[in-house]
Amino acid sequence: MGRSPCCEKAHTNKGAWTKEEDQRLVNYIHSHGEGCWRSLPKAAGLQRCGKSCRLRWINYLRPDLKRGNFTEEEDELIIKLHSLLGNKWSVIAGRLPGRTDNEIKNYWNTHIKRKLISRGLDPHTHQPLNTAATTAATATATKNICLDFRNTSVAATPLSLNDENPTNYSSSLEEETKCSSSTTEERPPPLEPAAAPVAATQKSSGEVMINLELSIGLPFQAMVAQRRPTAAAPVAATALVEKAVCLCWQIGSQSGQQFCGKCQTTNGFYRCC
DNA sequence: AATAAACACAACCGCTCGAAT
DNA sequence: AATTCGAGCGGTTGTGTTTAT
Repeated sequence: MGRSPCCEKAHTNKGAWTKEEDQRLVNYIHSHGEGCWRSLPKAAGLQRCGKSCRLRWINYLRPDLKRGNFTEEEDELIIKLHSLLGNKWSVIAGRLPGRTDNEIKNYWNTHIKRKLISRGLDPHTHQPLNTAATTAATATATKNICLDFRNTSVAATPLSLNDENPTNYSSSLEEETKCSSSTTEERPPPLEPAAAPVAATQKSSGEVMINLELSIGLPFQAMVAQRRPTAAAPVAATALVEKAVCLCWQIGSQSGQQFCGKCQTTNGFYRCC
């Protein structure tokens, strides 16, 4: 029993969008907001797949998109974020107002990869090219086990390109993403970026500790939405969390404790300290 | 001027995840 | 608990444009 297709392929257009199709989509979303993408094409009079409509809107028609070339500052931010997050394009895009995941992904593949290679860096590991292979092999051989929930916590702190020092982005991210626990006795060294994804704990006895602590934060876009309601996200829906809520859960040796009891507040939200 | 190669990017595809039933 | 559905994500492909020969 398979899943039904997302749309009737026989009656849908493919390929480049026409101006008329764009206009229909924009008009529909302006008057109805972003809703059910599956039913949108029919309602808007478009012979397109809902997924296609969503992509077109998000990547091209959205009014808050920043068109034009990436700045040097954006380049460096993308590189820094990629070194910490890997190919999490949507998370990276969340840190770059007006840029889409697709745009950043394409830009990465066509420009930044080459830029890093020309700097003698491996675009995947961000390590010097001649040592990348060795480092990867070493990392594979380690006993450490990492259950890395960084994506959930990373989104908690909005970054602004207006910040004066781009390096703050990484230090802020590192601060937000490092696994924290009273059982954690070791941390990876700060910014050897390729090693950053490893955040496990190994006691001196050789015993491997698995940190199952989970820290949850609201995504950056959601926080932006609080300040800037849009047609797509009406005010009622964006008046998200007025009250600070502890989103920190711990599992394991401190079981039975729902809150870590050590939360600190950041930007109105509690986070695991 | 014609053609091939390289590049850039929009769009598609397949998959996963969470919510609803 | 199992199934279905809608949304979103990341990888890949297709196509138009630019550059080199």
